[in-house]
Amino acid sequence: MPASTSAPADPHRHDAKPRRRAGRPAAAVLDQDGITAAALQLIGKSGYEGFTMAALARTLNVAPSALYNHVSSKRDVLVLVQDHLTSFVDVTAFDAEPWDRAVRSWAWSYRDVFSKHTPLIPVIAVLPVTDAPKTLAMYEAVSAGFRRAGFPQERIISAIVALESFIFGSAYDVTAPADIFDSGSMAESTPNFTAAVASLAGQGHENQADVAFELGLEALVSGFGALRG
Amino acid sequence: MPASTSAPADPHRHDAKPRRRAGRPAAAVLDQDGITAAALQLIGKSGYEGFTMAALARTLNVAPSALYNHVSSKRDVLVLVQDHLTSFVDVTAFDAEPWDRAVRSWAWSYRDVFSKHTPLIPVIAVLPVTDAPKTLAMYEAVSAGFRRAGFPQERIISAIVALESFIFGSAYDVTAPADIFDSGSMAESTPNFTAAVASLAGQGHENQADVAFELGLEALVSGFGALRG
DNA sequence: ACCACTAAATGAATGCCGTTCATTTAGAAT
DNA sequence: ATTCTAAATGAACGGCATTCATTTAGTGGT
Repeated sequence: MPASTSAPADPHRHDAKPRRRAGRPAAAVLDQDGITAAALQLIGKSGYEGFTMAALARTLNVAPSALYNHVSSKRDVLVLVQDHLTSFVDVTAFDAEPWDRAVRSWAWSYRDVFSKHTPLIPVIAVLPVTDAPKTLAMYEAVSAGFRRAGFPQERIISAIVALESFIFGSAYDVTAPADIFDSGSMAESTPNFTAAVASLAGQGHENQADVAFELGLEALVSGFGALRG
Repeated sequence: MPASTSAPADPHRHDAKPRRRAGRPAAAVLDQDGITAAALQLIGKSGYEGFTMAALARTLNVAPSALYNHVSSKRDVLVLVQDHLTSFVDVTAFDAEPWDRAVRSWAWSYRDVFSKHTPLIPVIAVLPVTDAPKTLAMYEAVSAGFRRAGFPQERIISAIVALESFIFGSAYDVTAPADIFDSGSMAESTPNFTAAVASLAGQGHENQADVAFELGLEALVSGFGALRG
């Protein structure tokens, strides 16, 4: 059976390294952690266009088919990368700061991590948490922060999902070209839009995506803050 | 030169059909509108996995290479489909209802259209409006609605972008499996998250994605409503 | 020391994909 | 009739993820 993405089922294990089973050869060149690290490095160097199973195998000095002893598909590799990246999302503020500041800190950090990895968003958005333990750990930290802030239990998940949706959508914005709203030759037929774009540009903000993110985030924080008991 | 996605540059043209130029044969089997319609139908029948240039050509009784006389890439076809779909987004409420109701109506409609077409989201999110005239028309209608509602010019685009980001992210949620938050064997180590999930499930809502969307949308509407002068 | 077992690596092959290109076809203009 | 040209063809290309029969090399049992 090929390796699966999900974490080991046994929750009582204490070792970081899995205990060697009988009959198992020791000199494995490859494992999921190594594949994940190599994949992340390759993506950093070549982007997602250059990220192929063949290229990944090459960086590991291995035949492409060898990867399939540890991973069941390319999508599986993306899941591993996604989960690893999620551990870079900063949730520490939920232990140290008031709820609204913690949410802001978490949301900015979350958006910044995945704005460099937007091809993963379609993967994350529909991925069962069981397949991504570090992602699950993030949810736990955030849920705990919401509960301590006095949120009603039944609203916590919905609020997190709504924030996450906003974060994912905003991650795409970061990658959009600066002139995405230039209406060009059609400006005459879209006076309201064109004027609004010009007016925003006149403000001279470096990063329009950041302005929109801040605006939306403040609305969500203040709207959700009112739910606390 | 292959056909480009952008609309004809001449703004003085009045005919719907382009005027026939000298030396141009008349019996074209294919054009961008026909390709768009066939693509939409094929996607509806086979999904985005089954949507290939070869399959598209087959439904049009044409060789795959013939498509490239009218379209420069598969991505180009996706752009045409995206723009066509955007004309199904309902913006009429901006002419008939108060701002907050209009935003709700537009946002739900926008999310519903693209929740069935999430593979287009990465395309839309970074697409210059010049390449998508119907999308530009939507922005014009929405911008006009915001202006009439008393929004300060410099905030209109940022507010729309924030709403759109939330809408795109939420479109993914609709497609997520129902048990995406089932923590399974890891429930013990994530008590806060697991309790929150159970509490939401206990509410017995049919569609968790709708609940989260409603919650986030209300927060954005009330947050942005406060900006009006 | 030998054997039996097995996880892991190999390399060739498969099928699908988007795209290119030289060539052909058939209306339109002169 | 001749010329021009957009559009269609069909064969090809390179790249891709993935499969599979086979080989390799540690390990535990005897």
